[in-house]
Amino acid sequence: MDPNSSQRASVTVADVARKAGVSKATAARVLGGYGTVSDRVRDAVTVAARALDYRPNELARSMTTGRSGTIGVVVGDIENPFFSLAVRGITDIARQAGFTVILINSGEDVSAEKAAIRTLVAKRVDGLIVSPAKESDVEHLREAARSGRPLALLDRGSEAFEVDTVIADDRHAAAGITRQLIELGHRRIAYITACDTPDRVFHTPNDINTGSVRRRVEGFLDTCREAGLPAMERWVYMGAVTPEQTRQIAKRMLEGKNRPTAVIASDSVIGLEIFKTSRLIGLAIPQELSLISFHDADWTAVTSPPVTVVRQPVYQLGETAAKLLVERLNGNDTAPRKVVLRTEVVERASVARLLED
Amino acid sequence: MDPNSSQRASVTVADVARKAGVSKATAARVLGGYGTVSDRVRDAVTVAARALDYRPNELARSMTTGRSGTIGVVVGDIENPFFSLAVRGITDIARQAGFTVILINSGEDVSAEKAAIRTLVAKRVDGLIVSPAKESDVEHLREAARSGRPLALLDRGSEAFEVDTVIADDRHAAAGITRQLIELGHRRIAYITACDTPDRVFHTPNDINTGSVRRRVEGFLDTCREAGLPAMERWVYMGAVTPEQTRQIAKRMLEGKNRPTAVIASDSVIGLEIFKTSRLIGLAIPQELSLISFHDADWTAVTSPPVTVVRQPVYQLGETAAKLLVERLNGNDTAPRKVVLRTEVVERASVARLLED
DNA sequence: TTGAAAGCGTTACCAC
DNA sequence: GTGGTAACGCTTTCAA
Repeated sequence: MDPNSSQRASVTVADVARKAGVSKATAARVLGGYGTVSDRVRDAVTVAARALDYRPNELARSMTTGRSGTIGVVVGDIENPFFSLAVRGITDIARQAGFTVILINSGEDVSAEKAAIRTLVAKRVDGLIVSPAKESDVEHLREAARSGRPLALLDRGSEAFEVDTVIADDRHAAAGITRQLIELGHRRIAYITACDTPDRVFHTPNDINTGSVRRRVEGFLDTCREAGLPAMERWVYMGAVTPEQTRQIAKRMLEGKNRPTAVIASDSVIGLEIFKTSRLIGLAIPQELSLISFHDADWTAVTSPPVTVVRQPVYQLGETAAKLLVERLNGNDTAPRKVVLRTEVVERASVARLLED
Repeated sequence: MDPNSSQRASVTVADVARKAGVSKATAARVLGGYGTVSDRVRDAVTVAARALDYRPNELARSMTTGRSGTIGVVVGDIENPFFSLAVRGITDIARQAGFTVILINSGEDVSAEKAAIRTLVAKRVDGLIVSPAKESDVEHLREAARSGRPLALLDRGSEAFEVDTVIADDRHAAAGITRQLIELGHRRIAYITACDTPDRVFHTPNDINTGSVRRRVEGFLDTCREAGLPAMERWVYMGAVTPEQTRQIAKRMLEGKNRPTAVIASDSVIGLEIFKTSRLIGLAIPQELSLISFHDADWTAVTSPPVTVVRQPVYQLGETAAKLLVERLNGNDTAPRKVVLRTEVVERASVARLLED
C-alpha cells in the first residue's frame, strides 16, 4: 500500500541514482567505492542514499564480482570447548580481514560434512576451513579444493592430501606423556577416545580416522613398544562419543580387576567424565589412578587434584588456519603449507608414581 | 587454456540445458525441482547435470527468490560455553528446518553488533537471532526488524521492544538464591558481573545494559531490600570482562577486611575465577566463603567442593529462539511472543550457613 | 509439457 | 567524469 513506510522492496542503486539525478553507473561508482567521480556528484549520491536509507545487496554484488566475502567453516562440534575456542580464533582473523564466517557443525559425521561442504560451495564461499571427520574420506574436500576454492585443514591433516594444514604436534605430545607414565612405573596405561570402529574394538591406528587422534595413538603405541610394552592395542578404548557413553566405558574400564593404573583422555570432555567416574567409584587420583587429559580446559586447574594436561594452542590453531586461508584468498599461490604448532605439558597433580602392583 | 580440466568457471543451467538438448527454462525446472517436466526430459537433464558436475549457485537462486536460506546469529562471545551451547541449539533447529547459520561475534560491543547486523542484512539473511549487548541501544535491531526480516532475541529481551524473545527467569532465580543466602545468615553478599559502567561503579540496575544481568541484579537487590538489607548496591561488582580483570576484582574484593561472606557469580567464567582466587588466597569454600554461580558449566560438578549453580536451559534457549524464528519464516504472523524458560538451582556444596561474623 | 524472455541488484566494459 | 548496457546464474511469467 504505502511503499514508503513498509519498505518491503529494498532500495537499489537505481533508486538512489534517480533521486540524485545521475545515471545508475555513476551512483554505483560512489556507492560501491570504485571508479572515479566528481565531488559534487559524490555528495549528491551520498545524500540521496542516506535519505533513501540505501543498503547494498551483497548477494547481487557477489553475483557479479564472483566473491562473497565469506569463509565457510566446518567443525565437529561447536559445543566442544576445543572447537569453540578455535572458531573464535578463526572468526577474529576473518573479521579483521573483512570476511564473514558461515559455521556448520558436522557432528563428526562424514555425510553431514559432505552436505555442509556442498551447501557452502553452493553459497559460493570464498574459502573453506574444515576439520575433517575422517581423514581417509576426503574426496569431497579434494573436489572442493579442485573447484578453485582455497581450503585449509584444521587440527586434522591428511597425509595423502596436499593442502594448507594446521595441526598440533599430537604424536610428540602423546609420546611424551606416555614416556613419563612409563617412567613412573605404569604398565597398564589406557588411552580413551571418541573415535570409533564398527566393532568398537581397536586393532591398528589405521582404525582411527580422525587425524589428530590417530597421531596421538601412534605416539602412544610406539612409545610403549620402545619401552618393551607390546600389544598395548588392547588398552585403547573407543566410542566415547557422548558423556553418557564415556561414563559407561569408564565404569567398565575402571571397575575391572585388571584396571589401568593410568589413563590418557583424548579431550577435555572425556577427561572430565573419567574424573567424575573415578570419583564416583571411589578411585583416588592420583594415588590409585593417574590421569592426563588433552586440552587445557578451564576446569582442569580447579579440581582436586588439578589435572595434568597437554596444552594445545587451540586459539592459535584457528587463527593460523584462517591466516593461511586469507593469504590464499589474497592471491598467494605457493605450495601448500603444513604448520605444526607446539603443545606443552602442564604438570599438575593428577599423575603419580606407581607404588606397587 | 583448457576449460575442461581447470573448471574455473562453474557450470550453469545453460550448460546443462545445452548438453541435454533442452531449453534453459526446462533444465532449470528439473534442476530446481519446481514446475513440471516429462520423465524423458527429466532424465536427460539429470544425466547431463551429473556428467557436467553441475552445482547450483545459491547466490543466483537467492537473487531471484529473495530468500537466502540463511539465518544470521549475533552472540556476545562464542568462546563462552553459554553461547556455544546456545548456538548449538540454534544450528540444530536451523539445519533441521533447512537453514544455514551465519555466526558473528559481537564481543559484547554495541558498535560491533551494529556492524554485524549491517553485514547480515546486506547478505540478505532471511532472519536474525541476536543477544543484544545493550538492551537500551536497540535502534539498529528495531530497524532490522522493520525491514521485514524476522528477528528473535536470545537471553536478553528489551521490554520496550516488541519482538519474539526467549529468556530465562533470571530475576526469579536471582531472588531465590539471594533469599537462600540471607536465610543462611549471610549479610555481606556480593554480585559480580562482566557488565560495566564508565566509572565502574554500580548505582542502579539501569546502569546495567545486559537484559539478563539487569533482571538478576534487580532480583538480588529487591530480595535484599525485602529482607531488610538496604543499600546493597555497593556489593555489586562490575567489569569482570576478562579472566584477568575478574581475578583482580576478586582479589581486591576478597582480601578486604570487610569482605563478602557469599558471592554470586553472573556466569560460569566468572564463577571459575572466583573459585580459583578464593583458593589462591586461602579462603575456604564454603566455610569462609559461600559461592553460587549462574550457568551449570561442566566443571562445577567436579571441584572440591562442587559448586552450587543456577542451571539455565541454555541449549533450549537457543533451540526455542530458532523455533520461533523458523515459524516466522514459515509465515506465522501473530503477535510477538516472549518465552521465559525456567531455571533450577542445583544444590551442591559451595554454600554454607554463616557461623558468626 | 516446453521455450522465450524478462527480471533480481550489482559490477564492469566501452564509448562519449 | 559520466552514461548506456551487457553480463552474472537463476527463477518466473507468459505463450505456444
